[in-house]
Amino acid sequence: MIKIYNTLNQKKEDFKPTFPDRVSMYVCGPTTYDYFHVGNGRAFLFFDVVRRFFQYAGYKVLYVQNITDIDDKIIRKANAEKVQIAEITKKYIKAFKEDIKALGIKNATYFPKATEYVGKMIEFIKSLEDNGYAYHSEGDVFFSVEQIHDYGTLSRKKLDDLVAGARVAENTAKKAAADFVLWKKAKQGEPAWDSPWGKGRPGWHTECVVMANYLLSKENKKSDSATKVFDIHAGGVDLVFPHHENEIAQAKAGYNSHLANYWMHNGFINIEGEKMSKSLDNFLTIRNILKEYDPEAIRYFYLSKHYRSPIDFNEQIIKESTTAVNKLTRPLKDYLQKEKQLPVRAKIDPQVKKDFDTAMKDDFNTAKALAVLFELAKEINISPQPVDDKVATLYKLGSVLGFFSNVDQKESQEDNGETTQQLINLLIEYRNKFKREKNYVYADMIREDLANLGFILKDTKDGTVVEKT
RNA sequence: GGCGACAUCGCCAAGUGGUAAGGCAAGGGUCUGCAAAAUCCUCAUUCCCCGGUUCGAAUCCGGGUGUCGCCUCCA
Repeated sequence: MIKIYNTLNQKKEDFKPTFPDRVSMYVCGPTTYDYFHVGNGRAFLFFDVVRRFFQYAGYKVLYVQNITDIDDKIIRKANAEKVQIAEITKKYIKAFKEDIKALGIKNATYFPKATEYVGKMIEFIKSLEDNGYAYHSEGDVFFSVEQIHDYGTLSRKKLDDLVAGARVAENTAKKAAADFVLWKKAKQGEPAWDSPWGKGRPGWHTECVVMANYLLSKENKKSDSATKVFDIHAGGVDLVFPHHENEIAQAKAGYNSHLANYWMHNGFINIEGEKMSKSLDNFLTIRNILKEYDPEAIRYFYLSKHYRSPIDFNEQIIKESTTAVNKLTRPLKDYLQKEKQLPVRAKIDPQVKKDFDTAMKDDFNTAKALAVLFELAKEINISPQPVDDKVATLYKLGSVLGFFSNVDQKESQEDNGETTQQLINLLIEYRNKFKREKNYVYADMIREDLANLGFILKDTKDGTVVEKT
């Protein structure tokens, strides 16, 4: 039984999907006004690992990740650059997809864009208004939080405290401080859609509710089943309040559903001990980090700590992660070097699988799961042979965590091309001849020149091997 | 002010009642012409402090100290 920490009840619960063989997940995606940063990356990557684990555990997974392509920040950026917002969003949606791919994150089943659902959002907001959950004021439409008697369950907030502690600037159009905007009146020069309340655009909290509901009913038709809730709704902790709280309020009002049965939230990432923020100018984008570090090192960094804990990102830790992940990959590369292909038909070691599964089933304890893999790697190193089963197990379980995407049959030597490989072998032969003659000047010259071309020669007990950088 | 989280080796980090996983770094070997890489071995009688419960506590309870997050757009 998989256990998941559910923010809704603040405890670990047994995971029971609505349908026995399927899991539906909705993960909050990017607002496309910039390259996404390490913090976003953690959420995107971690929940992808959750999805992979479900698939490995035998579930069919519906994975939805929204793309917010209309929003204040996007408008601001478009104005600053004097371009259409579509130009901004198009650019960063493309970048988003490139970057998740580079990180080894699989595509979602659906990537709904907010702008494609404005009509449905208007219908939804209208229905909220008709049923007394929302009110219209000077072109804006607000959700009346008081109408939801248990508002604040997710974030453990009491309405009274919210109002009392409100640091928000007084908005005179609102009836109550905690009310939130469903529809924003358009200002001069802003992109706008026609609506019953005049020109404007939807508020941020509405898109997920409407898109989740629509895509779920679409899936229901496909599979001839019916449910109003996703199994899992996920995102960063900062989304708990107000974003997810407000989504739940709307879903309760509009669909009589709490949107998802399990709410999962990942912890924050700090940079060198400080919160990432524009003012500190310490926003690190994944795109920039990838210029310098291996994507699997970043993956290791994310997965080396439990997802709900905060992590500190710094140069030292990412370098250590590079070494660590290399240690995990080494046995596979060595095996490939000798056998040319991974033992795909070998058996999975049942005890190791059990340990790995136990760790992952306990609220996705990836740090512990990694420890299981390290121990396995050591066993492979110590074992005189044969190690086929252990190598196959390492590969299989590591892949569940998203590792080893570059380690497969194609990665072995012949990938260089037959002729290239023959030429390199020839040079190795010459170098060995020079070595035997103790002509180290020439021997080292060959090694250095090949290294400059990206082929690292390593003298091992079994002879000289080549590795591409 | 309200709500919440966390404190385990030099660093990162598992462990929620049964006697301290794992990674990095470090030290010592192996291999090598030298490198590089790799690999093996060693590395916390102790878990922020003080009390308590218990046969038994890093784990539970009370108090203290410290760090951090949310309450505002934010993964």
